[in-house]
Amino acid sequence: MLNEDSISLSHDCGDCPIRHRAVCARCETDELELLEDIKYYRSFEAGQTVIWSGDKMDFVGSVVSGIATLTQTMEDGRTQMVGLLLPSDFVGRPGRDGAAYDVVATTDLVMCCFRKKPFEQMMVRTPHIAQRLLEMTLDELDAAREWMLVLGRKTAREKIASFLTIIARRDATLNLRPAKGALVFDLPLTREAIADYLGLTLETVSRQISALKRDGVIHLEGKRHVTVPDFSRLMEEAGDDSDGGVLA
Amino acid sequence: MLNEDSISLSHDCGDCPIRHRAVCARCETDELELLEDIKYYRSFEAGQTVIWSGDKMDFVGSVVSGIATLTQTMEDGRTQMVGLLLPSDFVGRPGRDGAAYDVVATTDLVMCCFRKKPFEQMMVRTPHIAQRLLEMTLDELDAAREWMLVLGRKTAREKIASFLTIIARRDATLNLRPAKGALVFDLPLTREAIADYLGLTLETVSRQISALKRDGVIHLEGKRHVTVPDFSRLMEEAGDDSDGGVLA
DNA sequence: TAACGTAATTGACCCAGATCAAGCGCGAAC
DNA sequence: GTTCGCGCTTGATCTGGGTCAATTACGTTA
Repeated sequence: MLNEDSISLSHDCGDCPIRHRAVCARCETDELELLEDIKYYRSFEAGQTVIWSGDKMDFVGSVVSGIATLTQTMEDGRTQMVGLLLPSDFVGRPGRDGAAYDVVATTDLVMCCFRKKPFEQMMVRTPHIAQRLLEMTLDELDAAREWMLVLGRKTAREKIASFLTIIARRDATLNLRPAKGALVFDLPLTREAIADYLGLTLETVSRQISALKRDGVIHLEGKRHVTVPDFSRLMEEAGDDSDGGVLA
Repeated sequence: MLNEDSISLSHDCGDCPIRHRAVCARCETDELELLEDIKYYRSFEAGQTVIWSGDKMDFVGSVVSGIATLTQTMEDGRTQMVGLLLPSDFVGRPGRDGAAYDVVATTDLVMCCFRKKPFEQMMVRTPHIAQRLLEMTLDELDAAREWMLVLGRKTAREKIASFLTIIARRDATLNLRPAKGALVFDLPLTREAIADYLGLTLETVSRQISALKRDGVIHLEGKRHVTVPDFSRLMEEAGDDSDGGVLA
């Protein structure tokens, strides 16, 4: 995901650790200035809600640092996480007025935002941005549908393994680590949040993580720090097509 | 969904029962002619596969009549339906080469297709098409995430009720039926396909449908023909926010 | 250093939904 | 008509994961 021209929608800016190539690579100087003009940063503390489902959402943006989640909730409190936002991920629905899900910061969070109206105006003037957004949205759709398979058909153990695979991949690409040798990363979520992601209870999450540890699929240091000695083994546990242990 | 300018991407054409307004409303005559030029129809028989996941997909298009499903399959045969294509629904991934899922016709099916290359070229020249596609894709993403809640957190009975509300809604909008009084429609899928949609077994689907019938939430005539005497009751069973029994 | 609070683990038990298995209904082919 | 076959229903039993509850591990504050 973190490659030459796929990251986000503003240009490359000094104070922002994310390189925004999609626009930068092709657009005119005045567009850059417009972007600069409508851009601003927002910080959130861990646990803070960025926006509630249904609220008016007058910005789009991307995560600079920290982690946020997209969740849906039923009246009786059952919740399902429908997305996980890591640094470089885009949030927002150009052409839509309201937020469709609760967005919550699970760690301290910094976002790079653009006011929606001018952003949309710029979209009209700069067609390749709409195309870039379309591609990003198609990717999200693929990810969501991939997750439907996880939620609908996988066992608890497979769900946990699938989750770990995804986090490992994201971590590797995000930190530009070589995709070989043992993978090491930190779990970005509590057991409860993982449960909400996977449609499980936190007890089951805990038990299955313990089981994977017992069976040598992963090592744990503390509660969060994970080592995966053999990634293809983990993919096997996840029930994924084992065509390649390739991290990409 | 079936409203003034949301259906598909060609213009309104006499031989095609679907009205394609998105382009029609705004674009130039020669665009219409180009569309006419690259447009063609494909027919499939019930059970036929339109395209396999991973295959090269050199067209985009929309369903004219019949029903198709998008499914994902694991090596051991477990399958999860990730989308249901009814008349007027769009299929295709502009800017993507391969199909991401198996697309299967579950009834006799007619699709109105456009060759992908020229379609993409037209997208570049006609920016509002990319924006229209972006909006459609955002809708699909919303639907997929809504479905994640169903798959991850709802009980079997709630899943069946959720499925019925979706079909009822689609049927009502598609056939422009007034959204009041008793709703009547046909189930477009076998019990097994419903099970694949809901992440259940066909036996559980059958049992829960029987239970809803027994409890007077629905009436059944034969295996497929459903009557819903009280739609808000059904929505309640689905665990949906009951803000409005409004069909829209 | 103790005392507290939050996250995580682990155990015992239970139940919703899966699995296995036996019919049933009904249209199509002969 | 009879037979076949497929889609569906219903029953009996099993089990993965939920529920309830007790305990542990670790920061954090005092």
